[in-house]
Order: sequence, then C-alpha cells, then structure tokens
Amino acid sequence: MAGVRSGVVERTFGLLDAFESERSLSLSELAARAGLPVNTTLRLARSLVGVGALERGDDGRFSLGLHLYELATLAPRGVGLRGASLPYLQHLHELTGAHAMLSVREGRQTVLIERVSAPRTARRLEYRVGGRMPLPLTAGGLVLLASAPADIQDTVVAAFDPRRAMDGLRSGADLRRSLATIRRTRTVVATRKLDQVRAAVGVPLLSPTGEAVAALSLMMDAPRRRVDSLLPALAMSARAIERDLR
Amino acid sequence: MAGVRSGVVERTFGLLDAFESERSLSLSELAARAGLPVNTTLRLARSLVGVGALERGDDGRFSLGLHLYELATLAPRGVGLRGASLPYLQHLHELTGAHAMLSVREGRQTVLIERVSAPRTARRLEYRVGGRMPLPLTAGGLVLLASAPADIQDTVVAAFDPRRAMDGLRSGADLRRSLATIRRTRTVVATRKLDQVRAAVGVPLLSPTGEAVAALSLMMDAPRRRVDSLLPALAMSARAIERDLR
DNA sequence: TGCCATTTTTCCACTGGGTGGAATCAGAGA
DNA sequence: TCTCTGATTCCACCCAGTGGAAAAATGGCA
Repeated sequence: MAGVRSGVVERTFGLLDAFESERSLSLSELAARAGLPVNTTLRLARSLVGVGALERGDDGRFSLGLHLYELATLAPRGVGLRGASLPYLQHLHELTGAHAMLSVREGRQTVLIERVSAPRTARRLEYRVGGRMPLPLTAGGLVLLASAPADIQDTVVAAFDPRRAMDGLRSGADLRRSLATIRRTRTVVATRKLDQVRAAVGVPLLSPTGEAVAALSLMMDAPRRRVDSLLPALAMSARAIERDLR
Repeated sequence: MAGVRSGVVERTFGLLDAFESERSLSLSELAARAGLPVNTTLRLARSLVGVGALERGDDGRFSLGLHLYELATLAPRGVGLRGASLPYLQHLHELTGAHAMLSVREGRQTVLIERVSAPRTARRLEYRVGGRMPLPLTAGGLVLLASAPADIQDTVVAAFDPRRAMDGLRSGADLRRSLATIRRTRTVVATRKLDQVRAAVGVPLLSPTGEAVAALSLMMDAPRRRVDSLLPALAMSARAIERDLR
C-alpha cells in the first residue's frame, strides 16, 4: 500500500505493521493491508510463523507472536528504561492520582513506553502504551523535542499546527520560545483540554552524558496551579531513576 | 550459525536473535554471531535500521530498535495479558512479599511475561522478563504443561531430567502423576532450592473457553507450609484477571 | 605524526531464492 | 448439490539478494 521501495525486509515488517489496528487478520486481510499478492503474503507469513514473529490460530488467522515480545525485552530503549522506571511511575501515580508516563522520542514522534493509570480511566486515553504521538502534543514530547537535534526541531517547528497544540502556543515562534524555556528549566508545564485531562508536567531523564533519553510526565484533570505542585516529586523521581540506571 | 534453512526472513530474525546475550554489537560481531558474511549482514542490518527494528549508534554499533517494542505491545499474548495482570501482580507482591510472576507457554518452554519483585532481589534471579525456562523447572511451567497438548507433554516427559527438577520429581512417571494432580486441583505447590528461593505456587489463567492461556505464580524463600497459605489470594487474583480480560 | 591491523563500506557479476499469475483445493452457505 | 470466497499448491521467469574482493575508513601504537 505505502510506497516502500521493495526488499524482503521492508515487506516483512510491512506485514507485521499491518496489525496496528487489528489484533488478528486472515491471510487475505493481511495481504490487502500490506498491499502484497496473497501468495507472497502467505509465503512470508509462514516464514514469520516459523521464527515466532507471527502466530496462527486454529481458525487460520494470524496475530503477532510472542517472539516479538522476547526481542522487545532486549531493546535497550524499551524494557531497560521501563524496568527501572516502573516502580517510580507506580509511586508517582499513587502519590498524585495522575497518569504517570514514560516516553521516548522516535524521529518526529514520541513512543509511550509505559503508563500507570487508574484502571477505569486508562481506556479513554488515546495515548496507548507502545503508541505514537506527535512531539508537540504531549508534555513528554515537548521535553524530548527541546533536547532533540536541531534538524528535528526545525522540521517539527516548520510543520507545527497551532490548532492541535497546547494552550498558548499559537505559532512556530511560540513553540521555539517555549522549547528554549524548557531547555533552561528542564521542565514543562502545559495545559490543554484533551482526553478528559487538562494539564501535564514533564521532565527529562538524562543519561550520564547529559542527553535526554526519555521523558517522565504526569497528566491530570486539574488547574495549572495544582499541577505545578507535582513538579518536585516528578523531578526527584527522575533523579532516582537516573541513579538506578547506572 | 544454527542450521536454519535459508530464507531472508530466517536470516533477518537470526540477526535480531543475536542480541540475546549482548545489548549492542558491532557489524562484525553481529555477522559472526549470526553466521553470515559481513556484507550480507550489513545489507540486512541497514534494512532493519530502516524499518526501526535495529538502531545504530554514533559509534556504529547496532542494538535492537524501538519498533520491536511497538510491535510487541500489539502481540495479544504479550501486552494484553500483561496490562490486565500487572495491577494484580503488584498487589500480590505487596501482600505477600513474594516474587509475583506471569508466564505463558511457547513450545516446550515458558516465557516470563512480567514479574514484580523487590528491587534488590530481582537481579539475582536468572528468570528474566522476556526470558525462557524449561517447562518443568518452574511452578508456572508445570501449570502450563499440565494443560498443554498431549504431544508436548509426551516430549517433555520423555526428555525429563530429574537432576534439574522440583523436589520429589525423580522420574518421568513422577512428572506425569504430578501433572494429573495439577489438572485436577488447578494448582501447583512446588519446592526447590534455586535462585535463593525455596518454594513456589502457581495457578492457571483460563480463557473463556477453559484453556490455560497463562500461569500466575508466586516464588519465595519460605517453608512449604507458609507458601500453601498464599494459594487463596493467588487463585482469587487469577479469577479477577480472567474477569478483566473480557 | 606516520604506519599497520582491523573493521566497515563499496563494487559487481552471478544465480538461486523470491515472485506472482493461474490452477487447484477446502470450506461455508444456500 | 452447487456456488462462491478464501487458502493453498504449482511453476516458469527474473531480479533482488548474494558474497568475494577491492577500496575506504577507523583506530591503536610507537
């Protein structure tokens, strides 16, 4: 479907990516989503079942396999970070009642590595664990954008759409100013009405060499003043995680 | 290196699997581990970087990429189960102080989906999140084996090695008897001195159709009598997770 | 700084694995 | 029983993948 320049690897991951919206797919559905002939799809899918990247149920439908989970646990930016942070996310959530989140930057988007939320509220959020969001749309994203390479910042600022932005960001210039502030204070406080949540705070997680490898953030439905008060606990947690990572 | 029958998909995942023991590998290390010519390795690895399955640092070394994490979160047997179970694992851990674990069966082994442990003890355990263990060596594995297809049970029983087994299992016949008991009681209580942990209990997590999709288990260094007392809480948690999964 | 060893990358001609259209088979409804 | 959709097998073509070899980059070491 997409204009991927051929290559077996690209096709293979094209197949896997086809499961983004559906948990299980039949052969022909899979072929249609990946934009490949059924036959080609069948052959690749069988190989993928062979290596455990796909599983095939008794009904013949495919779904993503456990082997991907095993590999993911070995991805440094995935589970390493997650394991170190989870206890602190738990603690922050219990302490504040807010959604506690850990995210990293992947190109011009953020990927949510982990989130600890109250059980019922979790389903309403569109920001799923493992899911992506544009950088300027989340507190964590802003933190990560602020310390991203210049070319990334430039393209994101250029493509900035004020209509889907945090309160107070009306132009690319606003965004740039905001990023400078974030770099200085190592802190974001942002408000926006989305997903039943009004405000969010974020801080970077710094590697020993001083670069932001991830962002820790809290989201809650509360006025800005109250959200401000969460910052000390958030910053302390970030320091603690950094310590544990060594 | 292993006798994988050629095919680009197999080679590709051979490359990814090479990261099992090392977080990052240079091109030549990667080629050596995967048993492929450097040139072939380079070409494949670049494609993998292109799709996000690998990442390449400034130093030229490769490591597993975030995209695998994103895919893993879509694997039904991975993150779906994990998300539903995590709060209960937390609760069980707090309640009992034991290691609380969730595992599934993959062929003749178990894969640990999630574990909640006290921070310091976690590092000593060889059973890593995302890692594998032979079915008869863990309480969760025994639960899963007890409800596995007959052919799986047969091969595992045939290959059974009493030297690395739970207390009281001295032969394949013992194991088979034990599995029958587990099926009847839907419960495992096992003791073994390993990893500083003396005893474990496990119960199955049943799908709506009644098959065991996962195992919930607790591990702690305590005499068997005390471990027995954990069973009610464990069973209740399993029922609660099953409810949530619907 | 210059030299050597190692690793990474580019180049290229060969060929066999990948391809996909078409035929066949399996299964669910009607 | 017939029909239709989806899954699977078959097979001839051919280009993407291959890997040896050369070139370039890297990194110690003196």
